Amino acid sequence: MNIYDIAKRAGVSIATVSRVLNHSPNVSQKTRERVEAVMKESNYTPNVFARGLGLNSMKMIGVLCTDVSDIFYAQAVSIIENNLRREGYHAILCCTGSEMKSKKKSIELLLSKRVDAIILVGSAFQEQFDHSHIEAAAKKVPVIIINGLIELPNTYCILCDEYKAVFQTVSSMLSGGCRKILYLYDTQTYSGMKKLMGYQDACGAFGIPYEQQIIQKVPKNLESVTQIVLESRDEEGRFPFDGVMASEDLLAIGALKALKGKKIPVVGINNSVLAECSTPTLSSIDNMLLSLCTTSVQILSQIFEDYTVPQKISYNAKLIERESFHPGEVNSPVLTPD
Amino acid sequence: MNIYDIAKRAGVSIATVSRVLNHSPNVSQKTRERVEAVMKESNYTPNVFARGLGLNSMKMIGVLCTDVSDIFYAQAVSIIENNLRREGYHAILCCTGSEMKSKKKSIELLLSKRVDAIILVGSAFQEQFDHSHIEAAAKKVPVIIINGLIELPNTYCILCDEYKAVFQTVSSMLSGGCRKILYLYDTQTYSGMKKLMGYQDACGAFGIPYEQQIIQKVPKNLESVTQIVLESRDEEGRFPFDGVMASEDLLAIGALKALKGKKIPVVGINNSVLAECSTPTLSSIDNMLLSLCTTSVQILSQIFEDYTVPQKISYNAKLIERESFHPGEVNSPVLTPD
DNA sequence: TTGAAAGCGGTACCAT
DNA sequence: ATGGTACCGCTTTCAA
Repeated sequence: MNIYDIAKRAGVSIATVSRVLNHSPNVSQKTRERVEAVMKESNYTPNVFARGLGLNSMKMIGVLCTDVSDIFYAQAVSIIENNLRREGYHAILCCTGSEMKSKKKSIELLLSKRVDAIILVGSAFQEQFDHSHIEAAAKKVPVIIINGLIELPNTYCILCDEYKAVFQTVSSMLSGGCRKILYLYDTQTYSGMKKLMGYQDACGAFGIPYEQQIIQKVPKNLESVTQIVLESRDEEGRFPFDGVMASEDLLAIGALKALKGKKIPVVGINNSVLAECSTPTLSSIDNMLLSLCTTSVQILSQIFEDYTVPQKISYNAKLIERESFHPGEVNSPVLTPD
Repeated sequence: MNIYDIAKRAGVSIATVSRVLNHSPNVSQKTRERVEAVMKESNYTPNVFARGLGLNSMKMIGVLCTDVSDIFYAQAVSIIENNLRREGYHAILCCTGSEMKSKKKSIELLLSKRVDAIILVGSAFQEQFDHSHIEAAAKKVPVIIINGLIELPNTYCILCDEYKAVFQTVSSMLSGGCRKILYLYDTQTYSGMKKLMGYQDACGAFGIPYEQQIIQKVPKNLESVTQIVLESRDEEGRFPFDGVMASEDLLAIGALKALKGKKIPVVGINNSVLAECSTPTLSSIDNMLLSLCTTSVQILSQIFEDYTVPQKISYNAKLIERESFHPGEVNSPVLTPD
């Protein structure tokens, strides 16, 4: 069943059918109704491939993330997909993993599928040196980067100022009496480095010498984190820190588990469900994923409509207070053994 | 840059270029190399729309779930996407929400995009009565249903026997001494009903009368669950149950929070990260998502290769023991006030 | 308002 | 092994 069949049955030309299909105003009411009736009774669906061939678009957007099973990315993808569909686009999802080769290949495959744009979710797509693949992609379609900063033509970055958020949070921990704050992180992405800098600069601002900045890289795995934190205790079972800032909720919860209810402030980042699930509940920095993702899609539609859009948009994060840390509360500077 | 340009530059016909593109053996080594060289230097990418038009396929699979921000579905989608891509397919993701209308529309849209197959993730796609949309879809492309059972031609169901798992788990709670087990659930999907039946039948098998089966529907929201469970206490602060089975980890954690360390066995379902994050850690029924999803994609490729495949495949679930419940341990039949 | 016809860029069958 | 050519089904321009 194609446009020719419909034309024949309705007694018009294919051009007219096409006009009806595309809601062209240049069709008489009568003709339109007749054609539409035929289409309905024939159960006709236009062939998107043929249409795509003519228009060079199938209204599909490539959405990449390293791993949707990560609840943070899942949340992002969810929001993006919903917004895209509202705008009449479909999302092709690609979970690339963190290997450069795989990321490159996914982008190439997506481009070969002639997607209308590419959205990169997460700063994991910000490589240390080589952005040639992104540059190449941006030559063909607009590239949106969520939480990464790559300044290239036809590339648009939507970010959250996590540096500032961490800086402020660590600062308020320090002004609450903390002196040795453990910083836990897992990956060295762009976003990861920004957060770490926030921690370091806050420590610096409060005159905490570098030797007292306890920076610990850990695997993204609850038990490992707990283990590592437990092992950091001295012979008398004392933890060498009096506060914990973690680059992501899971790590913070690992620390909470090691602390077993001990009153040491702990803060995570992402404000995920995990934060609510832990006991005590975890205070966490909300990095405004909803805003970031919603904006991304907005920017995209504006690009498609040929508006001029900013190449970089930044949001502020905000701390969501839960049981594990209340800014303003003064913490005991004295550590008790376990 | 199209196949004609390449043909011209390489001094061959488009037929030959097409053959090179499709790795046809009927091309001389020399010609092949020449054409490939031209393609490379021209930076040529075949147009998938044209190809799709001819082959009526763009190697894309529609993957539907009600909500990827749900970590369970996110996990599923992640596994499916990875396996699909390995097979040379791309996944178009559609988060439909739970409204029938939206589900139907999503399926229609996907079909209009001429996907090669549809994968429905989760029994939320199993409606009470009307499966006409799925039937219609199955007339065009194979439909795979994960964790739902809809017996229709060209429809393939991959499920996990959650009934049995719940039956066994509740049974072992009962034989451990529990007498009044609270059952928490949120949605009445197919899978949801199966789980509930597992609970009821186990109670029945142990001679627990219906009046002592405490079945509570709750919103899928941590605080609400905790609140509701807390409110179930009598004037003396005693909980009216001595065990908790929940249809999903989040609900179980809500209960754990209400119990505040009280020694009452609690079990969830899904075996998600949440189960590890809670304190105490949550024993949970693993519903073999990895197997289900991997199998789905396998089945799909077999269908594409014209193999005969089973229409229904069922896996056993298994209980993952953590702190909140150890089968075999005898629980105190005496309840203490809070 | 309508129709005819030329693309769009491939695939695949039939000759040679 | 290679070329010619008829599709695939739609959009769009040009004429009428």
